This record gives sequence, C-alpha cells and structure tokens, in this order.
Amino acid sequence: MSEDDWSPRRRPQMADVARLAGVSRATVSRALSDSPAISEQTKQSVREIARSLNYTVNVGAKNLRQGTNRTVGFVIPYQTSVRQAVSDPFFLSMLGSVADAVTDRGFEMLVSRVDATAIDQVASAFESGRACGVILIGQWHQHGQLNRLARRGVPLVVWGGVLSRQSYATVGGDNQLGGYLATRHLLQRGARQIAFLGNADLPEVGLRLQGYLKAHAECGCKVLKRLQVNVPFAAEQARQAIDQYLATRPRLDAIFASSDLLAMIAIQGLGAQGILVPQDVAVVGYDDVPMAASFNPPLTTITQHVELAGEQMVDALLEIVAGRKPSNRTLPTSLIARQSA
Amino acid sequence: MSEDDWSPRRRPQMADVARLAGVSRATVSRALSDSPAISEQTKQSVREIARSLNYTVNVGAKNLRQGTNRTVGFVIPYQTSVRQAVSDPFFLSMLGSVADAVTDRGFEMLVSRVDATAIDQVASAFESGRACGVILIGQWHQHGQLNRLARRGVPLVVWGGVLSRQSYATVGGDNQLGGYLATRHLLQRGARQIAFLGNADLPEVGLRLQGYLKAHAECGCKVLKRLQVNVPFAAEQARQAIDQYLATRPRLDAIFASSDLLAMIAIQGLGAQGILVPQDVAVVGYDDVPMAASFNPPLTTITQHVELAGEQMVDALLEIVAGRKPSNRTLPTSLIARQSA
DNA sequence: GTGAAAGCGCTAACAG
DNA sequence: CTGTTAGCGCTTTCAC
Repeated sequence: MSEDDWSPRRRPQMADVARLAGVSRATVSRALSDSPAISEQTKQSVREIARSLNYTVNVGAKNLRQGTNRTVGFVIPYQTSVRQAVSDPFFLSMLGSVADAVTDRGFEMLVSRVDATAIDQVASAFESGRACGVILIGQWHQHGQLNRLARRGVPLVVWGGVLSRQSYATVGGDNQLGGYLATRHLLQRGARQIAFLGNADLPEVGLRLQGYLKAHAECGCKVLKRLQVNVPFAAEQARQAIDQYLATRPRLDAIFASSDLLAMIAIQGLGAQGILVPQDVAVVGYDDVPMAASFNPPLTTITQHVELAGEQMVDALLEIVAGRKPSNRTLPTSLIARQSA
Repeated sequence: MSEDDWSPRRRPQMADVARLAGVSRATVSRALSDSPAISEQTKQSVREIARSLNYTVNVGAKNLRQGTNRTVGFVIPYQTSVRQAVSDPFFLSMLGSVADAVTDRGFEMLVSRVDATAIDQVASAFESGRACGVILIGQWHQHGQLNRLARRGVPLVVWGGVLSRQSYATVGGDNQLGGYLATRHLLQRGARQIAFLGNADLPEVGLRLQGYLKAHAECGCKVLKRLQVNVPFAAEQARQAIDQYLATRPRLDAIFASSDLLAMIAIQGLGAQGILVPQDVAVVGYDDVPMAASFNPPLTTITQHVELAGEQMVDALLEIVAGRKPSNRTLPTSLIARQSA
C-alpha cells in the first residue's frame, strides 16, 4: 500500500453488505441485530462480510429511524473570564465515573463545555436531539434556571445539594453530614479556631457550612465570623484568595476546606509561611480526589464515592428519560482520616 | 404548572414551526440556516416561532441528509484489570483542552472508554458514523495496531511520541528534550545519583529516558542501571511500585519522574521516610498539571502546554478528515523551576 | 422568494 | 425465513 494513499474511501453501508451476501438490506439489518427470525447460516455469512468490510451500522441513521437516542450529554461549565482548562480533579474524576456508567449501560457520552452564564445552552444537546438528557456537575448558583430547563422538559440530573422545590433530579453526598464530620474531627482533636474555606453561596458548600456550624453548636464552641473565608472553586482565583487571607496571618489552629483542591492550596500556602501541617494547623479537605492520598501530607478528607456517583447520576437520568419522576439520590458520606488532621 | 407534569412532551420539529409560521418546511430550513434566498421578514418570523417552541434543528437528521459529521471522538483507555476512574490529572486536563478546541471550531466531542487491549474499538466511533475521526491520548504500546487502524481509513490523531513509519498523526511535546532539560537541571544542581521513574516501553517515556541519558553523557556522568525504575502510569500500581522501590532505601540524591503524578507519589513516599524534598532529594516531574504549583513543595517540572495541545490535535484531525495527509506536530517544551528541585 | 419532491442510511410492518 | 415498502427529520435540487 502506498504511503500516500489517503483517498477518501467511502464508508461501506448496509447495501454493500447486502450485495456481497446476496440478501436484502432488511436481512442484513436483522442479522446484525441478531433477530431470531434469521437462520444461523445467514447470520454467520452476513456477519462475516460485515467484519471483512469493517462495516458498522450507522448509529445516526438508526437513531433517526427508531426515534431513540442512546447518548447522554455531559456538561462542563466554564467561566468566560477564566477560560482555562478544567482544573478541579474532583470534577474530572466525575467525568470518568459517568463515562464508565454510561458505557456499562450501552450508552455514549457527548461532552460539551458551556459558559456558566449562558446556562440555557445546557439544553441544546437535548433539544437538538443529540442527547436523551443531560448531566451537569454543580449548580453554579443557577437553581432557578435549572428548574426552568427541567420544567421545559429537558431530562436533567445535577450533581449537588438538594434544594427545595426542584424539578430536576439531584445526586450528591450528604453535604451537611460531611461538613459536620470534618468539623467534629477537628474539634475532637482540640482545634477551636477552625477556618472554613469555600463559597457558601453554592448549595453544596452552603450545606457543608451548616454542618460546620452544627458541629460547633454541639460542642458549645464559638463560631468566629472572621474564620469563614469566601474562596472560589477555580484553582487560580482560589490560590489568590487563600494567599491573600493567609497573608493577614490569621490566628487559627485548623482549616476545613470545602474541596481537596482548596485544602492542597492552603497547605502549600501555610508551608510557604513555615507553618506545619498537621502540627501547627490541622487541615481537612473534601472530595477524596485520587491525589489526596499522595499529597504531602496525605489528606484527611470526606469521601464522595465517585464511582457510585456516576452510576447514580446515569440511572437517575435514564429514569427520567423513561418517563418517571425525577428522584433525588443521596450517597454515603464518611471521613477518611489520613495525616493532615 | 403541576409538580407532577412529566408528560413525555414530544419534541417539536421543523413541520411544527412551518405550520405555525404558515410556510413550508423548506422555508423554515432555509430561514434557520440564514439562506440569502429568504426575505428578512420571513426569517424573523420563523426564528421567533422556533425560539418560542424551543426548537432546534435535529442534528442527527441534518447530518444524515448532508452526509457530514461534526463530532470528534475522544477515547479514554482503561485496563480491564484496574477498571478505575481515570486518575492521571494530566490526562484529564487534555480532555478539557480538546473539549475547548472542539467547541471553538463548532464541533462536538464524543467521549468513550475503551479497554486498552481491545484497541480495535477505537475505530468504532468512526465506523459507526458517530465521529468524523478519533483523538487518542497515549500510545499504549500499540503502535502496530494504531497504524493498522489509520491505514484502514480511520482519521486518527494520537498524543505521544513520534515513531518511524506512522500512518496516523502524532502531536506531542519534544520528549527527549524534556528529559534532557529535567536531567540537566538536576545535574547542574549537583545531583549525581538521579533515579528515573517510569515505564520506558511507552514511546513517550522511552524518549524522556533518552534525554536523561543524553544529559548524563554530556556532562560525562555515569548512568546507574539500578536507578532506572520501571513504574506503571496508573496511580495505584505506581504507588506500590514506588513504595516498594523506596523501601529498599536506594542511595540517590535526585529523582526524575516521568509524570507529575509519579513525582507526587514519590515525594510523599520520601516524606514518609523522613527524607526531605528538595533538601535531601531533589525531584523533577513531567506535565505541569494544574496541581503541580499547589503541591507541597511546588513541583519543578516540564510543561506540556496543554492548551496548545488540544488545538493542535483537533487541527491535525480536521486536516486528515479534509483529506490531507496526517502531519505530526511538536509542541514547545520547557522546564518550570519551582521548589522541588 | 417559496414550495414540491426526492433521498441521506437505516428498521419495522406487512407480505409472502 | 426473507424481501418489499414506507418513512424517521431534515436539506436541496428543480420548478414556479
């Protein structure tokens, strides 16, 4: 074969297989979908010819004909301002988990990036018929808009906290419990000045903060306003916000960060000031990202059961697609004690 | 609207818009694709009605009719043995980068997970007409198979090292240069016993090892076989292999890890033995993943220019799809000195 | 400027 | 058991 052979070889189609097999297209179709109405012999020969041509049924045409759609949309938010590659590792392990679950169920996954401010675009994968529904990671302050989409008939599953009056399905950990466990762990270790890092406007983070407050209340410990630090999720901005906060040399003996990414950034910032973790300041993260165990020191954190998450989200979505009512699912949440606290 | 309103509202189609607008489907089609043959007035009214119905052209049907396909396949490898969520953050930032590039060019991205041993499946997204071509991250020892796919007519772009006699396009950094820069940096700092961590059977890693050797040769330093450690890419296995190696308390004053993930695992392992980085052992990683800067200590590493990578891979793919010959592209490669070395 | 009609690649009645 | 036929939702000649 010549090295320059880049002829636009037409892809084979069912008619080609039919011709070579000496049968009709209908027979090929049936043979390839293993219909019981076809003789073993015919099936064999059709399959063989299909193989030899590297023929695979055109999924687009099939979907069109059947009116079905075995593709799940997965939306990655971005902020126009930051236009940077997705950086939160938790987010990306979710993507992997959903990809697995989708594959297991014989579906495909269409990934699209959507400007967080143009949230209507989330629906476009569905409305243009490319996906049978959409999975979204994180609520981005947009509860109202998401509700509107769902009401409009877009099958929608969101990873995040359960809010009241939702028309879409939510899958998520028990964020309040997670916040509570993390904080209690720190309190039990004797910490009394525990900083909370995160953006409490996000439903998930807000719930974690509630857990933080609850744990304090339970042990009768005072909560200090100055220790609640508003930190965005995105890596670069987070680093700025945290460095800025630490530069004020706040008095604290522990940190509860609302994501592992934030915890890691904080630990690094503390290290730069010569403050040791966990000796001087104990730190608990959230998510248990793959790298948490490899961090230095290994991160004490709250697990999110990523594997399970993908399955639950996909199942929730397929349920909606099948016409059932969106149902929320809560995943188990627990603390993993490593060395950072 | 009732809370239980989950009627399977039929998605609107062009005929609905046409009826409401009092025109034919052909006119709607032309109006929505902004054909010059349609009067402004008609366009306005058609667009308005489409909006009000949340109507979007069915992309599947459109593709079928036009014989086009604006979807790029992106393949995530996995090993049946490990069936774990993707964990290398570098890999995942590549996904984000490709997603961006694809979106910018008006394409979509279909993500699928494929068993690394069933590499033929890589082609399926293309052969079933769902994608116009496929992007693959990493060569997985499968050079021959990839070549066969490309020869078979599958537009294929692979992130990795350039090998001789390729029928597919490769995009990648200059791995040998990267290995050279990393090693030279360590040698210049006075290190003489530099361990190399990675699986040199992979083309990319092999090239980095060559750079490592070249740097040694250049300064007339001896290369010690015992310092070349075979470590797999996947997080869990890597951790085992590295811990096992460090348990032998090897004499070394520096480590060149062939990925940041490996570097982080190694630093953590060293820390567990009370060995300080960079004081006792200097460490250089590879990739410059988002977290490298937040690690403790911040990682000295080789950049991979992820943003650029996505664009180059997509462009290379679209070139092939357009019928041109696959062309390889090499990205700039440089060392980022932080604190780990 | 707009409509009628054909057909993209496939599947599912309906016949035989 | 297999073939014929119609049509999924759309675009595009070709007419008017």
